Amino acid sequence: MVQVFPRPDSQSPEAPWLSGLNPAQREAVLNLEGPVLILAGAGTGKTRALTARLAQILHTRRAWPSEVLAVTFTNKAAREMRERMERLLGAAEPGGREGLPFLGTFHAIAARMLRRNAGLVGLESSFTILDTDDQQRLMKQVIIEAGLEEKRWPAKQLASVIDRWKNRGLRPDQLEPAAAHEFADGKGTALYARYQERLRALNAADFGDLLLHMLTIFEQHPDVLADYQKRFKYLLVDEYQDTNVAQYLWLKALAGTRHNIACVGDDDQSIYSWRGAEVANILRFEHDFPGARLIRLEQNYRSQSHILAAANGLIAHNRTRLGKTLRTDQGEGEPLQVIGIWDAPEEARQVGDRAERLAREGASLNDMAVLVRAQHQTRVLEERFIAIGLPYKIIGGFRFYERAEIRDALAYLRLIASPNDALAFERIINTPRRGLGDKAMASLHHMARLLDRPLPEAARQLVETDEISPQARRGLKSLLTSLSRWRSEAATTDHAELARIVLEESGYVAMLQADKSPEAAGRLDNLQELTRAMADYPSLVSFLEHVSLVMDNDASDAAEKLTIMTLHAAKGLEFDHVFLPGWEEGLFPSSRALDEGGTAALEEERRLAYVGITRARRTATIFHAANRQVYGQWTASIPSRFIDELPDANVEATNTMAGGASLWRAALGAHDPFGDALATGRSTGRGPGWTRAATAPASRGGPVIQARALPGPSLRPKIDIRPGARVHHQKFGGGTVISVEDDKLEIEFAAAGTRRVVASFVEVVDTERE
DNA sequence: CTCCGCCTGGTTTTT
DNA sequence: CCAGGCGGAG
Repeated sequence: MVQVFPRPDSQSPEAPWLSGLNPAQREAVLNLEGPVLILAGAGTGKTRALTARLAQILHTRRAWPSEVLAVTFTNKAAREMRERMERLLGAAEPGGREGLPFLGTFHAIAARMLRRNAGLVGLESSFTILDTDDQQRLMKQVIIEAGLEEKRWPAKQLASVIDRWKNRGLRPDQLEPAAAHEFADGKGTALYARYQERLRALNAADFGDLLLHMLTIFEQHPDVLADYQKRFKYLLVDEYQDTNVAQYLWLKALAGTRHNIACVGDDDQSIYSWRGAEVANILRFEHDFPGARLIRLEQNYRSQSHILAAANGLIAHNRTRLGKTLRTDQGEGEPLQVIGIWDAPEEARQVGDRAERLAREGASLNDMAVLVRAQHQTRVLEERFIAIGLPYKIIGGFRFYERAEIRDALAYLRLIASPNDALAFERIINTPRRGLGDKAMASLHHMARLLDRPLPEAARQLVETDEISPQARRGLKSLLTSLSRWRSEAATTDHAELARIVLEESGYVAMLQADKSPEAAGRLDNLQELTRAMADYPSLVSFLEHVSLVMDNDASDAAEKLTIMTLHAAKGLEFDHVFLPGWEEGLFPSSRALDEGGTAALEEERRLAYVGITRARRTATIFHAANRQVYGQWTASIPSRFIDELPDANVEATNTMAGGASLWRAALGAHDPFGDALATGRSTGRGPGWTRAATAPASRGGPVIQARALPGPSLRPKIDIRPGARVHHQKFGGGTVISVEDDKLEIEFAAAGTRRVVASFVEVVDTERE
């Protein structure tokens, strides 16, 4: 049955997916039988190797696409791999493709499997997948039900404890007795068990359950497992260093005895141990899959050699690593810049200046990124970029479907699709306000318990009684009639249109329109975006199925923008120019991480630094401020130890502080990272006049407006805004223009007061928004 | 029931 | 410093 393809024909050109692969990549692609662990350093073409491996499997007719299981960690990675596979398969099989492999995230694939086998763990196949918010609300109920004080034992904490257990593949009955003490003086296990009971009663599963239930099923129903093992002849796993124990066990079960499993990962880029990832899975691999072939991809195609050498030198300080050294042939490039500055506003100014300079020299803002350790660092940067009119986008923070208004809208839709979704019902029962407070809710819960029926059904009963106040009764009644009306309309109405109707008729839109806060307009926009996104799905049910698992907010925007994001979010991405602010002890490495995790945590922070540097193709610029505000307090800070750990030969340090330099040096003592570098490093050509001016904390006294002109229409769109115009700003909300000076506007914002902003950041509002 | 002011606590984030 | 949660007043 196994036919070797292409035929041994010396005349035929090499298969397209093999050409250009280096020997290590080739090895990763051609060794198809048996377990393979591919240690792929940053920028070494691992996705390429993985997709080529798939092409090789298919082309040698070892398996049909549907017999290959390809697993990734994030939706982004899944999307990327799907695109590349489509391209590759399209090229490889010009006559037509036999479908794509089973490709998706661990959770998406597990969810699909669980829907098919839900009955085996006491769920219906229509079970709802809870998001973290639903999860915590349910846990809060469980905590209160157990007679515990929610304040002393917060649901959030229980959520993280249970999550940790689930990540390790542990059901309540599998926990060690001592584990119970991880929460509420020994009640942990019981609360976990109770939470699972409640989930089952609600016909719901949380993210952890998707995998855990499958493990249970594999364990208790060998026939089900055998079916999957038979079906999936080859397994491909990406970002293997991020897998947790549950995911590992799931993979191991699926790999069966055939052991045709290929995992790609990089222990040096393992930065998610705090949410259950176990680098030990890499070590365990060789143990559990005897004879596993280990392949190292060390040829880097991304960064120039100064950058790579600096990263190599830094990561060499980690003791627990498998060890590999990346090589590059991309030329020497520029040494890393290490810039010492006075404070965070100055840091933001420098980043802005440098980005503008690069843009003037012809670089695209899309090829630049500012990578921060913590989300709060973005604020100062953002303020500065607004002030100088530098287009930017912030990635991360709240994801689209995590926003309150989106979850509210989804709750309405969920209730239409499944009338007894108790958590959805609870979420929107009084949003917008319908006069249903604690008292009405208490009666409702009481009724539900009495009838032993789901909350929405209890509500339908309760509304016929006088148990609740007339006001509450009226509110509840109108909600229930609306819901049943929408449900009957659902049969005949397009689901996106239905969503619009629901948001309108529920009063939700009116509620936001009445809201004067600066965010309200954005919320309305988000709802619009939601209804727009619904059109991409064939039905309401399929939309709801996808939304909890695969919806992210990759706001695709054609305009050129500088990216601001956390180091975590940057993994897997690359940019020509990378700015790395905030390399100071306490912030990076984070003192909080160090307090909790000791050496292991320090090494993870160092890996994070490694990830940061290796994102850069051409330049990496590190900043460290002498002073930083921590919770509103000005605190002196010293440069990060990671700066010391960078090899001197690949670093050029600059201290921009003139007046305060000697003081600064004295304060640093032995820690001074510039000592040598300042003497040997090239001068940046900036005079003391510049440094002095730059040292003033300008952003305090009001925005600094740079008089310098910027090039290119991409940065400076033409404007036609006059005083009196009504405008909307993404951050400050609605306002009226007071004065115009070039492209700088002074605007009186309804919510944010008077601010000076750049015209390209506002939209003229022609229709009244309120 | 809702709104407002006080107090507390505060990495990283995917599914 | 700033956001979100809680308790008291209307």
